[in-house]
Formats: sequence, C-alpha cells, structure tokens
Amino acid sequence: MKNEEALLLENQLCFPFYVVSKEITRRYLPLLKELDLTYTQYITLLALWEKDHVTVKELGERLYLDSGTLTPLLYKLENKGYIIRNKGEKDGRELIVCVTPEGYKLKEKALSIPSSIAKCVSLEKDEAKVIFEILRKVLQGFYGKQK
Amino acid sequence: MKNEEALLLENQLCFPFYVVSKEITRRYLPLLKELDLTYTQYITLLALWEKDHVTVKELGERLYLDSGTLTPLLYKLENKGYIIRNKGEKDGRELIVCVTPEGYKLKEKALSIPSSIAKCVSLEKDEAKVIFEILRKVLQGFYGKQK
DNA sequence: CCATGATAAATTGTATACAATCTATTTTAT
DNA sequence: ATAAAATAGATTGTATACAATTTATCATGG
Repeated sequence: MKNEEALLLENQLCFPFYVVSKEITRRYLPLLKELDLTYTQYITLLALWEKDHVTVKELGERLYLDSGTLTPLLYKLENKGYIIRNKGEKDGRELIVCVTPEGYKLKEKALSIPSSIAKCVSLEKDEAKVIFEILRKVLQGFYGKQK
Repeated sequence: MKNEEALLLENQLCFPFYVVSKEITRRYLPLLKELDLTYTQYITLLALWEKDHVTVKELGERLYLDSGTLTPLLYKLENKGYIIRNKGEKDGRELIVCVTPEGYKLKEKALSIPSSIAKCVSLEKDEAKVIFEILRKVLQGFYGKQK
C-alpha cells in the first residue's frame, strides 16, 4: 500500500474499532438507562459481580482503566449504594471494593442485557469467535501473555 | 450460554472492542504528539485530507461524530491553522470545512504514521481483512447499506 | 531507626463523546 | 406569502479517559 492510500480513513486500523466500539456501546444505553447506569459503570459492576473484594488497582487492570477514571466512578457507584469501599487493613494505601446486597440485586436485573445486545448486533457465533480470538491476540501483542 | 455466564466480562461483546479500541488509540499518542494532534483531531484531518469542502454534518456522518463533538474540535483545528470554516453560500445554516495549505503540509508529516502503527499491532494481513469485513457487517447491521 | 524510594489512590487539567436543548435559517404546506 | 415544520450547528450538562502530579502509606537499605 502506498503511503497516500495508507492515510485513507477506511484503511486505518484504528477507525473501525473506534467506531464499532462506540456504536455497540450506544446500543447498551437504553438498556442501561433502566438500571440508571452508564456503560463504564456497567462494565465495572460486571467485573465486580464476577469478583469483588479487590483493590482499585486490580480492578483497573481488569478493566484497562486507571485511578483517574475509576476514583470518581467508584464514588458514584458507592453513592448509588451498589458498592462499598474500605481502606485495606494490611496496606492503608489500598481501597478494597466490595459489592453490596443492593449491588447484587442489580445483577439480577442485568441478566437479560447480554441477549438483548446480541439481538441487535448482527454477528454470527463463529464470527464472534474469530473476533474474540483476534482481539485477544492484539491485546497480547500489547501486553504479553499475562493479560 | 446461561444468563449467569453471559454476564462474565470476557463474554461481553462490547468489552474487547472497547479495550482494543482504546489500546490501539493509545499507540497513536506518541506519534500524534509530535504533530500536536489528538486522536480525534487526527481522524478528522484524515477525513478532510481525503475530501474537504464538506459540511459539518457530512463530516460527522463520515466520522460517526455529532456537532457537540465536532464544533469545539473544528474550532481548535482552525485555531491551529489547519482548516478554515465558512458559512455556506447557498444555505446559511451550513458550515463548509476546508483544509488550508498548512493543513496539507501536516499531511506530509503524517504519512509515516500508519506503518508505525501497523508495526506495533500484531495483526496479519488476512486477519485484518477478516476484522474489516466483520466490522463493516456490524455497522451495516446498525445503519443499513448506505453507511 | 530513619531517610529514601516505591506504590496506591486521589487530584488536576485537557479533550473527547453524546444526549438534550437552543438558535438561526431554510423548506414546506396551505 | 407566511406560519409551521424541519434542518444545521452551537451550546449545555454529564460522564468518561488518561497523562501528569500530588498525597499518603509502605518497604528497604544503611
């Protein structure tokens, strides 16, 4: 590919990911609005429903977000009553994040979301598999095998 | 898949796209910093280098961005001297965006960026092709064939 | 023991994103 | 021709993202 062609928007590697990511996210909004959650709050809760009693740092590694994003977001989730944060007992610098009973109640309400999304994203099962595999490979290329 | 499993972070359709998009974008930052551009400013210029003398609306459709994002962004690009905006002659509501000679000079500097990015993203040509095709299909599912 | 460096989270500052609304202008229906 | 509807951008308000810095706490070497 010539340099000139490489600058065409459609040939950018980044752009389709950027757009699809935004457009898929947008599909979540009406569903998440019913739960009074933003998209980032939702994936944060997904991570916590799966495993809580974790530090902000660990949560950030799983979500690929830093404290600049997570600190205010966790503050809001705590205000809504879905999580609590406690200082680490062994290490006073850490904040340990746990899901409250209210937070687990919300999980029940969220159970139907994935299938709703799947319905409006026209991806076959095998295509999704290919995508997952390639995305995993790209992230590995960035971070190595541990992630 | 059971509902429970469907809520696992790794099974979310959105999440890999969201993360990969962010991580690829992050790879652009050091390269774009040399041009004093943000990522969104960069893709906006890509679109304009390809075709300028366009309205904000058309630009927004190509970039999947609305005026709330584009208005302040175009203002910054104009301040930097890379574009100019003029009221439409036929339709006074429109703003016509054009690239300045300075803006085209910047394009020369940007020519090396795509290959630099390709080097740090571990995607084979055929994998990229598959991804492009699937992403195109997903967007078509959202918007129909015109987009 | 204590100064120094390292680390976790919070804070600051900048730049998106985007829904919702507003304003100016154009189009349309009568 | 003109009031109503539609459209293009701008504005407002909220919520990310993230680099860079700061603060509090912990670990470590002398």
